[in-house]
Amino acid sequence: MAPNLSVAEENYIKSIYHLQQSYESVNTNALADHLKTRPASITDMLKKLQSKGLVQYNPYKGFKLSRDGNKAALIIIRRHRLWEVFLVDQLRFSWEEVHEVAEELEHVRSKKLIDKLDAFLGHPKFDPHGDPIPDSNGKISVRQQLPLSELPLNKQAVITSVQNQSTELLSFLTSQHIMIGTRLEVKRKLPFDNSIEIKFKNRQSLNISEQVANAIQVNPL
Amino acid sequence: MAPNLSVAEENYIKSIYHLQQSYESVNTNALADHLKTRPASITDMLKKLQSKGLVQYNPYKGFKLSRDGNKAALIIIRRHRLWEVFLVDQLRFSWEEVHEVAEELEHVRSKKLIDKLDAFLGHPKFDPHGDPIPDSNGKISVRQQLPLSELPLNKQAVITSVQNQSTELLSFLTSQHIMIGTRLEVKRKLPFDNSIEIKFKNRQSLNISEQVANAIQVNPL
DNA sequence: TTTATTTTTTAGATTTGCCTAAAAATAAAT
DNA sequence: ATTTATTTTTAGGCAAATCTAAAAAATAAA
Repeated sequence: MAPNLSVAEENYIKSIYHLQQSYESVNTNALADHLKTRPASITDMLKKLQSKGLVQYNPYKGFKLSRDGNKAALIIIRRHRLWEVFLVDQLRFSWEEVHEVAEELEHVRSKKLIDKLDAFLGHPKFDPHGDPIPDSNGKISVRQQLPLSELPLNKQAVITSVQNQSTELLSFLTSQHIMIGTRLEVKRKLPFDNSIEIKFKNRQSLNISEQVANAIQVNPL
Repeated sequence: MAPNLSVAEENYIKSIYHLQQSYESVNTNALADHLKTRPASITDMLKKLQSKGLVQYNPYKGFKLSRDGNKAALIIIRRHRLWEVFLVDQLRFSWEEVHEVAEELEHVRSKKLIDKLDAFLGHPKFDPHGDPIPDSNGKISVRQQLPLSELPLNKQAVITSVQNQSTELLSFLTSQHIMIGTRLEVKRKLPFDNSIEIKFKNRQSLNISEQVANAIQVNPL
């Protein structure tokens, strides 16, 4: 029943899943962009995924994951995020280094391995970037969170995740001692560039661009 | 300088390495057999490995790993055996289950990952089957060992490794409480089938076939 | 509502790794 | 030393996943 997917197929499924978080239905160019490949390749692969029942594909219209496709995506994401926890918590990688290694580890297909890893790590609910880890049934804990850019002034909050996975952003944040669990509040919003001024306990305040404020997700206290 | 090898190339290199342990120079059919593929495929791939400078290949004569090929093989074997230690010591896999999972994990290419894993595991020198783990420079500890079939009568010895990787053999041994570190001596050799009778401390003795006795390596005390 | 632009798909090639069947080289047997 | 058998290589093809260039469809603009 669980079809054995190639690495390429897994990557397509995973990308479609991620794009669906923001767009509901995904189009060819966006996926080509995300996978750093060409639109023609997308069309080819989508026909295959369609025939395997993993996506609903309307030529020229767009596509979304089927129920099975969604299930498959959650398995891959579970693997990825559990490996990230392992790399950071056990092997002492820093959080900005783990993504590309986890990209490879996520394709090792052994349910037993992942379930044992999960137990070994103490069934973590969130990965080092604060993203939720699907359990072995594909259930994901949701957590009330909003982008830092939308946090009301002077409201205490905790950073719960960072959306953008680029090494540049993550090491900038690390250099500023900004990480998952950091407490902060917004002191000012500057309308001309939408940048914001944030303040940590016992630390001087810091100005952050709109883009960065959008990538940081917080949980108001 | 360190060429990026495909999974297929890595598997060829690794198989040639293993076959070279017993035969010095390897021939096409033996490798085809070992890799469960066809001789024609071997010829194809060997031309490629030759052109990458990883093997010395004499058409119709046989082939062996070059210095670079040997280096590459040791890296792959290091990965494989470290993952086996992780699976058994940390994730509590039994030693007969780990081989096929490690076959996949060994192809994750990140030097940093492996060196950190090595440190995390406490720089183990041997894997759960007793095989030596190359260090990050490719050095392997050697250990005086001989097949159980060649151990003299009534000489105490410790099991140091088990050569045959088949699940059947490994679970048979496990069921008889025979594992790395087990002490034993040979009580009788039966000439008509070359089976041997072995004796453990405080346990009744056991008869073992020639094939099994060949797969078990021991270190005489 | 035509025309222009953008998006998507088709057509045809390429690379990697494998295959079968046939030919060539080597080794073994008479 | 021939013939026979075995081993290895070549020749030609196939499937997966990619690509470029061109055609077709959908969308936006004039």
